[in-house]
Amino acid sequence: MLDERKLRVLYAIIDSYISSAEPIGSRTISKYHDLGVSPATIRNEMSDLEDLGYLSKTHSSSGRVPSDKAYRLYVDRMISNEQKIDKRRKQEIKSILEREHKELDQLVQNSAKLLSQITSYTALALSPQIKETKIKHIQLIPIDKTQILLIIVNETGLVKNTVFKMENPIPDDQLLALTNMLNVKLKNKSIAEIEKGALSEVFTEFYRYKSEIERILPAINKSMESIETIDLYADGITKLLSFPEYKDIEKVRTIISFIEDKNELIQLLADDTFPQDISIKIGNENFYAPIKDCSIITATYKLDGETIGKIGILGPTRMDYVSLAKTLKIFSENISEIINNYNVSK
Amino acid sequence: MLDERKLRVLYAIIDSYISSAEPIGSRTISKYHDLGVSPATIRNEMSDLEDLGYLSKTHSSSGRVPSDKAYRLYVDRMISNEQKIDKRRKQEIKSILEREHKELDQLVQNSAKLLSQITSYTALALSPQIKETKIKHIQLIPIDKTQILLIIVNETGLVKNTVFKMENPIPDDQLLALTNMLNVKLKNKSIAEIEKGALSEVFTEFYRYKSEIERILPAINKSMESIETIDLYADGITKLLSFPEYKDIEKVRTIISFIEDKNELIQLLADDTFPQDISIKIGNENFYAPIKDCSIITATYKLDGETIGKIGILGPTRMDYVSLAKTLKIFSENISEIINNYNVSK
DNA sequence: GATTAGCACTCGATAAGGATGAGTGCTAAC
DNA sequence: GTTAGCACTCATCCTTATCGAGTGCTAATC
Repeated sequence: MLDERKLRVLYAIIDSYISSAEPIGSRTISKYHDLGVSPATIRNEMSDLEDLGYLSKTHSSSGRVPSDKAYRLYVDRMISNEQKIDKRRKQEIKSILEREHKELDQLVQNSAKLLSQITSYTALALSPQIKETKIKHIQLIPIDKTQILLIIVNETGLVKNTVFKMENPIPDDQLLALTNMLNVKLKNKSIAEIEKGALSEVFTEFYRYKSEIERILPAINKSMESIETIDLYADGITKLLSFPEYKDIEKVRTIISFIEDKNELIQLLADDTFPQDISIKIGNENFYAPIKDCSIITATYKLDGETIGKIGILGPTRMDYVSLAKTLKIFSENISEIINNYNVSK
Repeated sequence: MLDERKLRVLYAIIDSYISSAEPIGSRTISKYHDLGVSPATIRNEMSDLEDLGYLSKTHSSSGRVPSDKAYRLYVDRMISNEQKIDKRRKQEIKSILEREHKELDQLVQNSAKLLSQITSYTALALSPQIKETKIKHIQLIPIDKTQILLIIVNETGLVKNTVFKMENPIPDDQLLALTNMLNVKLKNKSIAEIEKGALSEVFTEFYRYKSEIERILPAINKSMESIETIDLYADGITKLLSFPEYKDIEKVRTIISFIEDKNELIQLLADDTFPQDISIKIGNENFYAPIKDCSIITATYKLDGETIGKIGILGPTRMDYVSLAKTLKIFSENISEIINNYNVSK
């Protein structure tokens, strides 16, 4: 169905289109890609490729533009070829990221910023999901008579805190005892485990504090919930305004609104649980209408081999998937390494 | 120089232009604003107003457009008139803000979001500057051998934390003693006070911990610094894309880039230390080139009468200053009240 | 002396026509 | 199967014409 020459023509068109953003004609291909055949032959091939759904025209006598299907084919071929990462480049980026690294959230945000600067695309990042990471330290601190501060430090060095109110005050010494107990029993457990019942199970052992526990438990549970919230960072949104495909202000407004609204995009990124490290969603493969002519490349970052977040790039379907995927891979590896390295110090 | 009728004509033009975004002609004014004179007379007045710098034309036979100077005049008059705030509306907004309020940072972010939704303008907010607020609780928590978590809770209920590393470990009991000492000595002091020397002064009293203190002091100081960082929240950036004055994609790109870069805008908002609660910067009054045809209205929010942050609106100079200033006032008062109310529970 | 009706004039916006050229599909020759 | 040649298509650009909202000026009016 797709013989060697058709493939070469298709790839040539994709290459040219990625850099020019203009529909590609048969003469352009024969001129700049040495296929050894005349434009007329290429025209025939292009016509076939159009029938197969890999190309389309913007009007009856225009050049051809690659379809989502074409990018999909291209990407699948390219990605399967083992990609070599430029180690020096990786190290450069790593040292920049390490320089400003204070805590995990910051690291992820800075990564998105740098990624956008380097690629000139809009960068996205999901905040780390610490639900599955282990708790390193937990503490209850009385702020005033009715308010208690819950602090959870996890193995990544991430610190999360929530304040909750108690109807009736709990004496300081009891709070201290509770803190100690929590530390003993919950250290090295994950929030996910705790939610599955570890918390109440643990607490049943402590009859002495029964009444306090019963009052504090729902508050802690609620705090845990708020800790789980996934956030989205988007950096370099203005980069979208530079692409010729988004010169229509209405179109770009829809896309940026979609990013600003966050929730659906978080869904999209979080749900997409591909086994691969790099996931590429092209045009229509994206569920939500506003980004049906965008592509999103995402990579995961991991802690102890467990995916805890994502970093990605959003732009028009006409993008240099290969080079962007490489860059993204560098970022994802670097983030993971920095987290895990930090983690070693425990 | 500006007699009553000229003023009425000018105001009429500003009113019409704010709602239509089109240059205003003399006939439009005579039709919709009953000035009791013919279009010809209005034309004469308009010509005078143009000579005085309050109006300009987009081309030689176009209608008139108000200048920055005109808006300035208009705003000064309007703002000086005592503005009544719709108490029911204020209460409505307040209850929405209170519903989701957990901590100060969140409150400010949510306010910006709601403000943008209500006004259909881009909302800006400076994160609370807690430098001047009083510390309610301070605590050092050992995370592992080399890392210590510093937690500061201030009177607004805001919790800030930073992790810092120590070359050599400090035993847990000494850390506890230090924490107690810090609490005794620093409670109800502000970070600003501490930076002015309170910290070292306090520590000289404790000879026993001299060596620990000398090691930990710079780390704490550094943490304090990082706590001071002012952040900017921008919400509803896409609203800018809906204004006819920003239909040129290059222009709007410049503006959004400026917002995204944050730093200069933070400068602009933070530096502007007007005594009034509401500050209005019109067009050229803004120092930075990218926003020289934008206006920014800001209001402060306060804790115990001290300004600790700002919330504002950014849009084209053609904006309904009066109504927006009113809305903004509602928000600033609500935020202040919620903070201070929260604070009462201490 | 201020106001206004009348009118010539300006200029952006819109539409229509024509030329240009990049590109195609098809046919017939190689 | 490949390709040269050619008619055809259609977006883009340029020119020209028309339209109308709006102005400034002048002369008549109050």
